[in-house]
Amino acid sequence: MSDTRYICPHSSRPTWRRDRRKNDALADLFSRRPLHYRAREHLFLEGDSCEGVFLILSGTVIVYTMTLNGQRQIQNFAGAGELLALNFSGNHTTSAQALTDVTVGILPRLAFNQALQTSDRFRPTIFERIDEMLDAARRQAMLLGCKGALEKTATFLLDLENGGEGSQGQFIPIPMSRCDIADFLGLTLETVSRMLGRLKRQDIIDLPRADCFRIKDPKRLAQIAGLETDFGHMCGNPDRF
Amino acid sequence: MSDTRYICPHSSRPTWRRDRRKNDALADLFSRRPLHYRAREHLFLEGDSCEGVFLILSGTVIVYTMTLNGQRQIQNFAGAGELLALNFSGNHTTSAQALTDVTVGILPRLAFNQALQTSDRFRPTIFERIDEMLDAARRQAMLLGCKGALEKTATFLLDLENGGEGSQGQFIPIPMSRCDIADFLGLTLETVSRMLGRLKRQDIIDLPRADCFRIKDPKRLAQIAGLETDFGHMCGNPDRF
DNA sequence: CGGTCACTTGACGTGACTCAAGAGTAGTGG
DNA sequence: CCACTACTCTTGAGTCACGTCAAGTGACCG
Repeated sequence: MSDTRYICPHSSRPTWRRDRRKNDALADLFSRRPLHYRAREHLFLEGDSCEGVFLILSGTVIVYTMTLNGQRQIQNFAGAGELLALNFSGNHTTSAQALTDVTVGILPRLAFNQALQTSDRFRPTIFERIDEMLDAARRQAMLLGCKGALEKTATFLLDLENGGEGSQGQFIPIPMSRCDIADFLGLTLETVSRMLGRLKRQDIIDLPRADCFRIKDPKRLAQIAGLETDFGHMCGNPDRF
Repeated sequence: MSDTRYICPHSSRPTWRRDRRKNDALADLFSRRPLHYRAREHLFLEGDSCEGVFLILSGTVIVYTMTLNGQRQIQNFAGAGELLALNFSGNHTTSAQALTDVTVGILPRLAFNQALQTSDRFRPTIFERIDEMLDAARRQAMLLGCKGALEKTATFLLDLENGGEGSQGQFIPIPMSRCDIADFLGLTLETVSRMLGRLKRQDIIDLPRADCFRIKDPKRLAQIAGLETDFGHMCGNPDRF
C-alpha cells in the first residue's frame, strides 16, 4: 500500500515511554488510599461505572477489550507510574486485569476534576500523559496495521527492554504469557513462539527460559523491528540458517 | 487467541462519533483566522513544530504516519468539527493531508493553554474530545488486530454511513480512494476492492459507482462487521454464490 | 478518439492460522 | 527423592486468507 506521493517522516522518533519511576505531581495525590489486587484479579470491566482515575504504584496491568465473538485485543501492558481509566465520561471503555500482583492509588473523579481545575502543576502532567497515551495508540495502530509477525515480535521485545531499567545486555523478564503477547500483537501464540524461536536461532536474542530474554544484537533487532533503515537486506528473510 | 477466563464486555457499545456539526464552545474560539487548503495539500508533517490546535470547519483530512520502509498507516479520516494536533508537546506526531478542499481554524498553543486554564466551558469540551480520540484509537486497534478483511471493510462502511447524516437508505459518498481505505484498514487496495465486490454481490450494499454506496441490508452488514451476534452463521463464508 | 487514472478481476504465491503432537517446567503427594 | 499431574511453550504439517503481480475495464478529459 501507499505510494510515492506521501511524504516521509522527518525522524524515526522512537518516542519511548517516559521514565515511569518519577511520579511527579501524581504520587502524593493518588497514594491516599492504595488498593491491592492479586494476579488475574480484575480492577474493572468494560462498561462498569468509573469511580475514579487509577495510578499504578507497582505491578503490571493488562488493559484490554473484547469483541463480540470472544477475541481479546490487549491495548496496553501498563506498568508502575501509568494512569488507568483516564476517561472523562461515566463508564469504563476497557477492562483492566492484574497481570502480576498490583498496587494502585485511586483518585475519585471529583477530586481529579478539581485538581485539573485548580492545580497548575497537575494539569500539564495529565496532558503529558494524555499525549503519551495518544501516541502509544498511534504506534500500536502502525504495529498492527503495517508490520509482519517478525517485525511485531521484535518491536515488542524492544518495548519490553525499554520498559525495564536501562539494563544494557542484562536479562529482562517477560511477565506475560505467549497468549497475552499474541493478543497484544494481533497474532496467535504459536506464531509468537515461532518468531521468538527464529530470533533466538539467528542469535539476535538469548532466550534461556520462556519467561526472560536478553538482546544480543540490538542493531539487528531494531532493523527487524523497522526502527532503523535496513542495510543488510535481511529483514524478512526466512528461517533457514 | 484469548481463552475462556477473560470476561466479556457488558454491552456492544457502538460509541459512534458524536455529532460533529454542533461545534459547541469551540467554533467561536477557533474561527478567528480560518485557513484554506486544497485537496492533497498538507496541513502539517510529522516532526514539524506545532503552532497550534486545528479545528476542521469543512472538508476531510487524512491523519497518517509513515513507517521507515515507506508504508502508510492512516490513523483517522477527520471531518468537520474534529480537532487536529491536540498534542501538548512541541512537535506533530502525525502528518495531516487534505483529502478534499478543507477549511480549518487554528488556535495558537498559548491561547489554547490559556483557554484550558480559564474557561470552564472549554475544558470539559476538550476532555470530551480527548475521550473520543482515545476511544477511537482503541476501536481502531481492535479492528486492525482482531478482524478479517471482510469484517474490516464492513466496519468501515458502517462508520462512513454514521459519519454522514442519519440518511436511512440514502446514498453515501466515499470521498477517499481504495488505496486510502486500504492504508486505513491495514489491507491492500485489491483486497478492499474484492471485499466491496463481495458485499455488493451478496446484495448487502449498493455500489453503482466506485465513489458512493448505499446500505441495503444494515442488519447483515452489522453482523459481518462483528457488531451483532451472528445468528445466520454466514459471517466468514467464501465468495461462492 | 486516444491517454491517463482509479478501480476491478484473475491467477498464483506465501505468511500466518489451525490442528495436533511433543517438550519443558512447576506443583503435589506418596 | 521420584512419580504423576497440569500447565505453558515449542514444533511440525497442512490449509487458507490475504498479498503480489498482471491484465482488463470503465470513467474522465484534452
